[in-house]
Amino acid sequence: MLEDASIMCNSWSPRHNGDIFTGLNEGIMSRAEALAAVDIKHQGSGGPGGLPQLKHDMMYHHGMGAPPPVTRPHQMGHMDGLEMLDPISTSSMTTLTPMSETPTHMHSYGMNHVMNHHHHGGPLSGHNAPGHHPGHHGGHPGAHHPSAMAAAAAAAAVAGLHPDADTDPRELEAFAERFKQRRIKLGVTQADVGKALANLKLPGVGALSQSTICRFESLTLSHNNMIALKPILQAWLEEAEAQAKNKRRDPDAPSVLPAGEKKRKRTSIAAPEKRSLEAYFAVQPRPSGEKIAAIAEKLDLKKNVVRVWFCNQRQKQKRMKFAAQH
DNA sequence: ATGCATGAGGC
DNA sequence: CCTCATGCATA
Repeated sequence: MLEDASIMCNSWSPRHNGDIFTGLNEGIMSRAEALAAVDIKHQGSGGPGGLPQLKHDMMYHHGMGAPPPVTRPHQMGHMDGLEMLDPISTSSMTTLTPMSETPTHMHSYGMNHVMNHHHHGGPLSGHNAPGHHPGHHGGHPGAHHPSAMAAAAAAAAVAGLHPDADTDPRELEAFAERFKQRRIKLGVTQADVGKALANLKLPGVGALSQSTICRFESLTLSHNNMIALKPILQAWLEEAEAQAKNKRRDPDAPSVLPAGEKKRKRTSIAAPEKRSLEAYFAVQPRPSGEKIAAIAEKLDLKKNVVRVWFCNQRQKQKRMKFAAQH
C-alpha cells in the first residue's frame, strides 16, 4: 500500500531485453497537447488488419471496473491536463485431503506454498472454443429471450440433453457457494484445493492456482469457465468429503523449493493514469494499435502495458458476477 | 481478493 | 493483435 504514484515496472520480462523501444519516459513533453492529439471520439473501426467484431459472444453487463457515471470531484493535486481529455468526467493428500497442513490455522489467504511452477501447463487444455463459441455462448437468462430459451430447452430435451441445468448462472452461483462452505468445513484452503485437483487424476485435469479457485467461488470467471470448472471441483469435493470420513493420513509432504527463477514484477499503474484509461475505455474499449501507442505515450506507460490493460478490462466486462438476475 | 501478465489458439 | 483461461505477485 502507499505505493507512490509512480509506476514501478521494470524487469518483468525475463527474456525480453529492455530494448522494447520506448523511451522510458522522462515525460518532458507537455501532456496537454499530446492528449489532444489522441482524439478519443470516434475512430475508424477497422484496426490494422481488420478487426472482425462479428463474434461477440455476449456481454454480461454490469461493470465493476469503471463505471464512473459522470463527474467526479477528485482532489487534484498534480493535474496535468489529463482530465481534460477525460470524456467521462468532463463529461494427500498428497491425495485429496491436504491434512498435511494443520487445518487449525485456516487463513483465507496468504498461505500459498511456493509451488514453483513457473510455467503453467494448462490443466484444462480442452480449450473451449475461444473467440466464436461453437455451441453456446455465455447465455444468461437475463439476456436470453424467453422464447429462445424455451425453444432451446425444448430442443435439448428432445435431444436427450439437459436443458441447461448446468449452465444456469443461478445454479453455478449456488454451487459456488456450497462449494466454498463445504471446502471450509473440510479445513481446506483455496490453494490446497488447487493442488489437490491434480491428485484426482481426471483426464486432462491438473492443478489450479489459488487465484482460480478463489475466482470460481466468487464467480469472477467467465460463464464458460465456470461451467468447465464446476464438474471438476464437484468431483474433488465429493472425493474429499469421502476421504474425510475415513480419516486418512498421509505422512509425507515433500516440498522442494526449486532454485530461484527470475521474479516477475508487476507493473502498478497509478490512480490518475488508471482513471484516464478508464475514461478512454468508456468511449472506445478496443482502441487500435496506434491509438494504444498514443495513449501509452500520454500516460507515460509502455505500450504493452496499456494494451494488456485494455485486454484485461474487456475480460472483466465479461465476467459473471452479477451477470445473472439475482 | 485482485491487478497485471503470459501463452495458446484464431483470425 | 484479440480472446480466454490462468497464474504470479501483491495489497
